[in-house]
Amino acid sequence: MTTDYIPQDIELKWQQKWEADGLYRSVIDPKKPKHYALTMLPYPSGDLHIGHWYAMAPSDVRARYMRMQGYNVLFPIGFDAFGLPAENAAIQRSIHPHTWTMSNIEKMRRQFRTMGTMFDWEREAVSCLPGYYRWTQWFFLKLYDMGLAYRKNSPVDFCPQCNTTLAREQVWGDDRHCERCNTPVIKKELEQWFLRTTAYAEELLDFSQIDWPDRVVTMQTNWIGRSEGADVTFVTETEDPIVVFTTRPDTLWGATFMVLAPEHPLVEKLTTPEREDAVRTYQHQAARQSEIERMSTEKEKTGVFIGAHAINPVNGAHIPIWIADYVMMTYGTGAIMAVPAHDERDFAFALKFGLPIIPVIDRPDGMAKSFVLNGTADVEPLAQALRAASIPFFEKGGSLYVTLAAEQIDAYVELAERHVRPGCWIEVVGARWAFVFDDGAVPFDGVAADAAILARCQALEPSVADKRTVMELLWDVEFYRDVLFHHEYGTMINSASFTGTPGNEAVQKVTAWLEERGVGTFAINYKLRDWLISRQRYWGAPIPMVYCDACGIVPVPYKDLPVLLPEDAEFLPTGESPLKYHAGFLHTTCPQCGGPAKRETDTMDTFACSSWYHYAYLSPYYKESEPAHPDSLPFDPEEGAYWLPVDVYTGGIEHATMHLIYTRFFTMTMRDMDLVDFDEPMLKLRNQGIILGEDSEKMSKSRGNVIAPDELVAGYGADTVRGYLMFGWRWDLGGPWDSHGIDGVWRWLQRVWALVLELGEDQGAPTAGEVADLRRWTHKTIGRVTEDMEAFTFNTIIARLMELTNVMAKAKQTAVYGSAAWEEAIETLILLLAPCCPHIAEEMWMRTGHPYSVHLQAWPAYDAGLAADQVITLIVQINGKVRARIDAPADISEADAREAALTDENVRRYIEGREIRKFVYVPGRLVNIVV
RNA sequence: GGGGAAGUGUCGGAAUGGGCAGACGAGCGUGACUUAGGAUCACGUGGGGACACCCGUGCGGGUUCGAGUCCCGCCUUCCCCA
Repeated sequence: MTTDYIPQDIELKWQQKWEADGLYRSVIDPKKPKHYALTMLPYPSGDLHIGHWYAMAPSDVRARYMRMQGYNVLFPIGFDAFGLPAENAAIQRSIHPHTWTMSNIEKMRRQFRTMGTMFDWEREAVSCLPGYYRWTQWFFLKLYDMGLAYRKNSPVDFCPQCNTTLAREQVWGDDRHCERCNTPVIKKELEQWFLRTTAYAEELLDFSQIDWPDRVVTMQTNWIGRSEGADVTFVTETEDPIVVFTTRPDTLWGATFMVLAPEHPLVEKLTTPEREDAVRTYQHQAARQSEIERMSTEKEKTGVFIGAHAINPVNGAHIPIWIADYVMMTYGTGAIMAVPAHDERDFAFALKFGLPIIPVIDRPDGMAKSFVLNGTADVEPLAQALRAASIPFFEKGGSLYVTLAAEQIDAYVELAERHVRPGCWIEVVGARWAFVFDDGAVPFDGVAADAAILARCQALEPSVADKRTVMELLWDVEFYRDVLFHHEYGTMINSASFTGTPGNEAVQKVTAWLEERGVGTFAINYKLRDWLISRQRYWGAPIPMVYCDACGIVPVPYKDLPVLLPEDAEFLPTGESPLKYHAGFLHTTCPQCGGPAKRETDTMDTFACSSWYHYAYLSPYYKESEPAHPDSLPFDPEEGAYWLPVDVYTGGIEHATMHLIYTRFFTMTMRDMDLVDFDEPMLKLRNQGIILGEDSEKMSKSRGNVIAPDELVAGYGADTVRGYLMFGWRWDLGGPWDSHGIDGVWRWLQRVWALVLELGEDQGAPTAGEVADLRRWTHKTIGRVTEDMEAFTFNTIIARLMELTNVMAKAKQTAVYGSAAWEEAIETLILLLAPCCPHIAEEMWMRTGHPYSVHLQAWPAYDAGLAADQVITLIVQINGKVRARIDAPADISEADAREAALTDENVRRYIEGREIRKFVYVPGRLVNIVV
């Protein structure tokens, strides 16, 4: 008589035994190959949610699998324990962030243990403890010594009501108001600390050493945003140089104005007195917006002229300087040359503000258009001439709409000259820019022509009197709109001696010429910015810097680390950092001169802590009681030499850019500090998706669609929850929770339990065929599950095991039950199940008389010979449609297959009286007869 | 607007070095057992039908003996960036 499967009776028991036995302690063993499996460390919010399980349970399965494959596996866990929520709890509920965080961690440790993961808890690292963050500070000092940490002015979101800086998530709504008091947020310049990530931009673009998802590689590549071009120096009429970065130096002759970011430092100096009010107002308004809003192409363009002019270095043209919010101080140099004919945003801006738009790059498609307004030409004869010349056009309301291919343009201009009526004109636009008047064609080729043509048109036609530029006049003709602007590369036009330079050489030639003349240089620009790590908060690692009136900025000596967070901080309801008002913390002595000095009160971004946590796990709180020095090691070198780098890293795709760039940056700097001898922190990366609520919405307390793992574990046991999280979705995609779906896994484990442990009936000796069938299934399953483990396709692992269970349930009714093949199948099933559902596997392993522990066993060996089919179903297709299925030996020859197919009754019906044109034979699969 | 991913039964999803579409599970249906446990077991379950047949993997083309899978063009959804 067998007991029922009651997970509550076995799970805790085994968890305690495994822990007592130190089954998952990871100890260096030079005889075994190592495998460092890492899952992204959680933030200690205080409650383990199903997303943590979804991230960690399959990762644990994979780590356990690698262990059974003979690897010495390290699978550690810790907590990313600094951050804003703890500080908010302190303000709102008067709990110290440390107390709040540590009690959350304690609760989550208990929850984690119910998952049955193989975490090595002795390597746990908590980033908010001094033994941890002193090394975070140590890294900061090293980076400072290397010139990779520096201070500069940078804007922060600031609430004027609360008089405090705000984190990004504290700014709410489209109107960007303070989450606490609803006051509109403003930008404020503040001296802040940066890490020079851009110094590694080029190396960060190299992914050749790592196996990461294409998605992440693409996102990082776009994030870094490398572009080649030129830095070009414009000089103002007051002789101030303004450097602009452009990817299109070939369009320089079309630069008809210049735009500075509203916060550009030169704006104040250059603005003329009569423009000052307008500029101030505009700057204030721009400061209130987010960058995303500012860069939106949908948004109506805004900007103001500052009254000054710059000189275009290629043609000496004096061009007006504007400020506009679509130019960002943080991209390039904070100033652009505007080429409205070939940049979409510049085009919209110029059109709105009546600035000249001069085409300087030919259209690569050679297309031109001409609209002959009713009355401006002798329409009938012109139409006839066009037909004679095979020029396509259509007529509507007495007007002609002509579309020209490149080679037709010259002929058309001649026709237009001949047919234009006195006092009228006809335009040609696109691949040719010309106005055909009654006395001949005038090319539209520059700012002077723009003014001249416009004046002449206005003299002839009063209705265009309000137009400020030729392009504005042309924009009124809907028919023209698709040819007025383009941003392709093409032959240069209207560009003095460069006119005629082909598009594929233009950028390079112009850049060389600029360099020769000393007005520009080849330049590479990155969208990637240096990492702003200053946070005006308490609950983070203090930046170990001191400000001395005499010595300036002085780093805290290594031996004095850590700079401890004071425990008796006072948390103000304004959210202001308590460090700024903590006299004991703030006032110190200068490490250099011993005089009075002030400490830096900014703390570090938590991404700094999480950039090196996988090194901290090797030897948590390393040498905590010894003073540090510049040549210290932040982790045990013996552990590092054995375990590093991380072999498999798993976590959410949301960290594709920030965290995963920062941690690569850290490792590259650590290599340059001679701390490690490799370039990349994590060799293989795999991402899991997100589990949504049953309503297909993101889980949230306010929606009431949260699935609590604790309740599921209490009801079904951890093994069922783990199994369902593997089985329910493609791991990389995730999807909505299904409260019925989990029952399928639950029932399956019940069936497995009964299959393995309940006695069957002895049916005597099995036939060789029965034995071979069962062994084939056993080995097929080993092969497939192994492949799926390697590929991180956890859903099919469970599906394959269910399939084997179904086969075995039938086999149990036959004479194969009790045979050696049966015992092999049972043993294999338990072993394959062990990484997925560790508790039930251990219990069944024990009850079937095996020695403790199933988790110390080797992964079952796959025998391809046993897995191979002896008999196959040969598919017979006629003209690609399945017409028969014939049982045949797996190694059937083409001749035999042909014979078998052609003698099949159903096949004969189809080929009778028809000629066989082709016979396709795919060995072991199918034949296709073409008739 | 740019980049990426994905569109397969009622649902989650299988099957891509082209070769039996729908594995495995959920749900539903029928039956058995009889019991309260979220039962269990057996069988069925893409659509249509003149039941030895036809149609079916977002839509429209193409390549091929053969396309869910490859190519071209579109549509929709999601994610990231703007």
